[in-house]
Amino acid sequence: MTEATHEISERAQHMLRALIDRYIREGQPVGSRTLARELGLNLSPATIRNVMSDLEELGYIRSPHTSSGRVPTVQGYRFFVDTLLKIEPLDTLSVAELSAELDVSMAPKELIEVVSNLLSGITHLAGVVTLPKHEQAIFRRVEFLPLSEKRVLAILVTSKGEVQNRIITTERQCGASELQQASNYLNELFTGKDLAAVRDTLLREMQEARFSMNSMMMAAMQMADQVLERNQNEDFVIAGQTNLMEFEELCDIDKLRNLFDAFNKKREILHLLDQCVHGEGIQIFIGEESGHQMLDECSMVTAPYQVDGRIVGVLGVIGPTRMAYDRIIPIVDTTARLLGAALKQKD
Amino acid sequence: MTEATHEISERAQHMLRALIDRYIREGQPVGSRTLARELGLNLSPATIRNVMSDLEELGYIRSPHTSSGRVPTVQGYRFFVDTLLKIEPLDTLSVAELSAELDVSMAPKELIEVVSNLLSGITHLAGVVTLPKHEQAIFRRVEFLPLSEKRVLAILVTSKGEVQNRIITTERQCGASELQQASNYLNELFTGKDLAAVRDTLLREMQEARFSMNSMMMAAMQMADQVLERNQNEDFVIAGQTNLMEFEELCDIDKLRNLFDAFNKKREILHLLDQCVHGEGIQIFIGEESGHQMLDECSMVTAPYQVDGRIVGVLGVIGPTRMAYDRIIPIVDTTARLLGAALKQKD
DNA sequence: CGCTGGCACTCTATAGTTGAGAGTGCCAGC
DNA sequence: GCTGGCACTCTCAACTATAGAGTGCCAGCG
Repeated sequence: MTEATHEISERAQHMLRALIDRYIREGQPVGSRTLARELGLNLSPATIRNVMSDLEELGYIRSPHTSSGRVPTVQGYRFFVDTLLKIEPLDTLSVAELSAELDVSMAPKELIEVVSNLLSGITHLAGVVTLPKHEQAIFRRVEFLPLSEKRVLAILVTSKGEVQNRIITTERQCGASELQQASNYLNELFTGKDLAAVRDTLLREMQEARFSMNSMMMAAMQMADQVLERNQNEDFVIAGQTNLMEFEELCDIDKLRNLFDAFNKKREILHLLDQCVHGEGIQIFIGEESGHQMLDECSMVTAPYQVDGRIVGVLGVIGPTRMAYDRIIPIVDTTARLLGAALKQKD
Repeated sequence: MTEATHEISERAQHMLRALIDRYIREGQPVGSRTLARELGLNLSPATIRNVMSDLEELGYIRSPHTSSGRVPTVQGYRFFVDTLLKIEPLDTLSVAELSAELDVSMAPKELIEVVSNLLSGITHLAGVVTLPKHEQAIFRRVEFLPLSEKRVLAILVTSKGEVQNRIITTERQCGASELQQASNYLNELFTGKDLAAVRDTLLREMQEARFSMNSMMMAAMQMADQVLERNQNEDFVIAGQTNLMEFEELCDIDKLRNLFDAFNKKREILHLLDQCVHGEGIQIFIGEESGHQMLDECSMVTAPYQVDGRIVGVLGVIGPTRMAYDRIIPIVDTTARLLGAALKQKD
C-alpha cells in the first residue's frame, strides 16, 4: 500500500467535496442517488457507489448504518479544509461593516466583549476571544479618592489604557491632602516602571514598614496583582453559546450540558486556545482532534491576533463539525486582523 | 358556592402540603397509595382518594392523565407558599458563610456579579441581580491621562465608587499640563453636582463653543451618559443558567431555548423584575402567573435589596416550578439583606 | 476497462399491537 | 366516615410488521 493520499483521483476529490458540501448544507447522510444529482455529471448512482466505496476504504467517509448515505469522517473534513476548500477573502463591504462595529474609543476589555458578540452574531455559532496579554504591564498612575469616613476609592491605571479600581478601608480617617500625598509618592516612585517590579518593591517596603499608609500601598499592590494575574490566567470571553442549541447534532441534552459545563469551567477551553496561540494563522480543530471529548461533534476555528507583529491573543468560533467552513474561516481571519488593529491604536 | 378557600379542611391542607412536598422532592405525580404512606396517618388509599378528589375540584391539584397520580396546579403552589409553607430563617452558620463571600472591597458592579454567582451556586438554580440604581449619580472627579500622540484616557468617577473610562482621540496633540488644566476646570466646576445637570451644562457649553477642548468635554459627557443610561436601563446580571438543564421538566430543548433566549434578550425578564421592585419583601411568581409564557413551568423568587431604607434593586432566582421553596426563600431573603449591607458601606 | 441497470439484501424509521402496571372512581359494607 | 373490592382507564415499554432508502455485487454493454 502506498500513501493513501496519492490514491485519491481528481474525480474522487470532486465527489468528496460535493458530498461534504451537501452534508454541511443538509445535515443528512448523502446517498449515491443524491450525490449523482448533486454532481450533475450524468453519472449513474452505481458509478458513484463504486467511488464512494473507495473513499470509505480510505477513511474519508463512512456510513452510520449499513444502508444510509455516507457522512464525512474527521479525516474527511481534514482533507476537505486542507486541500479541497477554496477560501475567498471577505468582500470589502462586509469588512467595512465589521470594522465599523469596532469603536476605537472602547477600552480593551470592552472591545473583547464586542468582538466576541460580533463573531457569534455573524456566524451563528459560539464566539470566543482571549483577553490580550501584554508582555509587560506598566504602571502609569494611582489615585486615591475619599468616599466616606474610612473608605477610599483607589484607582490604578496601567499602560494600554487599563483601569483597575477597588474600595479600601483605612484604619483611621484620611484627609484629602493626605491621600494626595500618598498618591504623589507612589506616582513619583513608580510611573513608567514594570508592574511586577512595582509589586515587589511595594511588598518589600511594606515589610520594612518604612511607610505608614499601609492600607493604600496594600490596595495598590492588590490591584497590581489583579492585572498581573489576569495576564497569566489568560482568561477568555465567550458569547452566543445558545446558538449551539439550534443544531440537531447537539440537541442531545447531555452533549449540550457537557459543552456548556466546559465553557463554564474554562480550563479545557483555555488549554485548547493556548495551542492555537503558537501556530500562526488560522487553526482548525475538527471533532475529536482536539483531544477533549466534550468537543466531539464540534469544531473550532481560531486565529491569533497581533499587535505590532506580536501575537497577543486568540479568537475564534466553536460550532458543530458540520459548519460552513468556507464562510466561517474568512470571518474569523478578518476579525482577528481588525481586532489587532483596534488594539494597536491604544498604545 | 361559597369562597373556595373556606372549604378546605385542616386535614385536606395537611394532605396538600404532603403531596406538594413529595412532588417537589421526587418530581413524579403522587398517587393515593404513595401519599397514604407519606402521611403515616394509617388512612387507606381510598380515603386519600376522596380528599384528593375534593382538592382537584377546588383546583389545587390535577392529574396529568386519567390514571396517574396528582400534581400541584399553579393555584396549588400559590396556596402552598402563601399559607402552608413555614419559612425558617437561615441558620447563622450559613449566614456567616454567605457574608464572608461579600468582600467589602469590591466595586458595586463586581459585587453584583459575585452575588449572582453565589445565588446560583447555593440554590443550583439561575441567579439574577439587577444593578443598583442610585436616585442621583453625583460627579466626583474626572481625569485625563495622555496615552500616545493623540490618544487620551479619560476617567470619570461618580459617587458610590463607580468608575467609567474610555479612550478619546483629540484633534491635535495635548500636553500633560493642558490635560491637567482641562480636568481642573471640569472638576472645579462640577464636583458634587448631579450628573444629569453636569451633562446638560456640558452640552450647552459645547454648543456655545465657549471652551476649546471639545473632545474632552465630549468624552466627559459620553461617560456621564453611560452612567445615567445604565440606571435607566436597569440592567441585570444572570448566572448559572446551565443549572436549569439539570431539571427533567426543562429538558425539552425547545423550552430551554425559549428560556435562554429570554435571558439573552433581557427585556421580558427586566419587565418582570421591575414588578418586583415595587412590592416589598419576597415576591414569588409561579409558572404562568408571570404572564410570560417562556417562564411556563418556571418560578421566580425575588427580594428587593435596599440601601439606607431605599430599595435600589432586586435579586432572586429562576428555577422550575417544582423548586424547594422552603430552602430557597430564606436564601434569597438573606442574600438581599447582605447585598444591601455590602453596598451601604460604599457611600 | 469503465459505466450501467438490475437485484437481493440490510438497516432504519414509523405505525400498530399487546400486556403489565399504576392509579382512579365508585360502591357496598362495616 | 373509613375501608376493601372491583371494573375501568391510561401510560409505558416491548414487540411486530412494513415501507423506504441505500447498499454491494454482478453481468452486460459500448
